[in-house]
Amino acid sequence: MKDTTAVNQISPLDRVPTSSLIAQQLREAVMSGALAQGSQVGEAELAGRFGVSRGPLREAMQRLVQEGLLDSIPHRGLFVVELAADDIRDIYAARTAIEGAALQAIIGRPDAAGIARRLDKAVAKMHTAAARGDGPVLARSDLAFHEQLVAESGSARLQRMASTLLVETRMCMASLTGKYVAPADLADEHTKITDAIRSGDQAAARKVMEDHMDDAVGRLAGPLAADREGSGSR
Amino acid sequence: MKDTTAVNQISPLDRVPTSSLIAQQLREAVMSGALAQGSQVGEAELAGRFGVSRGPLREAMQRLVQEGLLDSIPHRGLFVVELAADDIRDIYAARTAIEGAALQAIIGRPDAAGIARRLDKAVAKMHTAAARGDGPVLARSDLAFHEQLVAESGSARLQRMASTLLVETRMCMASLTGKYVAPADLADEHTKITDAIRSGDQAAARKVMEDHMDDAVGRLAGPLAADREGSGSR
DNA sequence: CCCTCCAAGATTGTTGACAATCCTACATTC
DNA sequence: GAATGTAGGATTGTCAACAATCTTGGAGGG
Repeated sequence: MKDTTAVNQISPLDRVPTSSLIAQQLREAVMSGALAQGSQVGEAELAGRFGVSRGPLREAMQRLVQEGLLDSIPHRGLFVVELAADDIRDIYAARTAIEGAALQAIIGRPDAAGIARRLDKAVAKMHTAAARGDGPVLARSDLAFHEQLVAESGSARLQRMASTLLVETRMCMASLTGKYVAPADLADEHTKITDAIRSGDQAAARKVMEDHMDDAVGRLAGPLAADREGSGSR
Repeated sequence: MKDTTAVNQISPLDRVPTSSLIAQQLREAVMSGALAQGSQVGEAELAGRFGVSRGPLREAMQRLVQEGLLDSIPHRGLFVVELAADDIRDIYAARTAIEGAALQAIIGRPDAAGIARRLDKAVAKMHTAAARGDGPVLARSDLAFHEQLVAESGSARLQRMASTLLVETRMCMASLTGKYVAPADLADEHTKITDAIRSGDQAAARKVMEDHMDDAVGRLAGPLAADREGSGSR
């Protein structure tokens, strides 16, 4: 039950620094494809759009560089990373490691059943989106599920790492708009994961996660390779 | 065989931006304990020591914030993170995920035997350090082994994540100088890992890694909890 | 004695200007 | 005509000054 008395709702108010706000917006721009892969991210223009000077903007960009979302070439500028087929495989290898570990941690918890139930709600959202034939929302709910999965593990570090990997995942999807469509049974695939939590079988759960990721790689790597081949990336 | 003719050694020269250089030095300062956990990292003073203005320094610091090595409190400053016993467990849970995945990737390689041999060399360095009773070098070789292990996996993303986790690992050890001593059989423990690569047994390898990490947590978490209790941080 | 208020000093946040580097396009030379 | 050299414009890298915020110390009042 929540405490609703005003005085006890006081929490260490988190004023977010400007550079964090900018970094978050940049992250979303990269994620959605608003900033195309391989394109240069001009400082002056972006600073103007955000209504700040180049200082805070550069600080924000350095954070994305550290995440591996931007590439820095000295005295030339920052560029959105280009994700090739090898990167897709790498991203999913890393995701398998992170999310597999999160899954195992959850299974080890006494309240694993409750976590599975909360994750089921996320799956339900995927179902409704799939029923409406709403591709974008389906893709977003997909990532939301995985984000919540890692969050439920309670590991701040796994969460931070997963966050970046999910941005890259969405980047790939965005770059394949039109070519990539989420499969109809995507939601059911996720039920296998929540079922694995309920089963409590660590080895089986790991296998489920590996298969889930392998499927996704298969869906993405093929179209991406074909896409990159057709048009030089600029 | 390498090509040693001068003209063919030409490679896209990588001039490193100032902020990267500063970030690397800061990382080492945090890692070695030169910047104590919980201590504030003053901009003006550091900028003076580096001989640069606050601009590039702030950019470098933002990168460490993104890595989770520094904590940002708006309008107050940046502080070196404080690692509690829970963090140790989290760090090693994440390391188990990352390095376990790297281990599995290596086992899947056709040249796994060659990789095992290269890693044996790293273990040999640990042996000589242990024989000399050189604790600091032994600890550094330990981390070098794990860094190389992940590097051999060939995954840029696992490597990036492991890099940060290893810095945090060394931070813990540095904060326990005097209380923490590397055990005599530490080198042999690592031979188990290279043996696991040669065995080719994925499940067994994972188990070896999990045990290895569990041991390390046991060695660190206890002393750290006792240490933090004795003297209030900061 | 304790609490509140206020001012001084110090630190962080932001900005605009200056210096260095790079790319493009045109002129020059062989 | 191809290669080399050279301004011009644009972009990034760096800096020092200004504004905003926080902390610290002491004065004043209850």
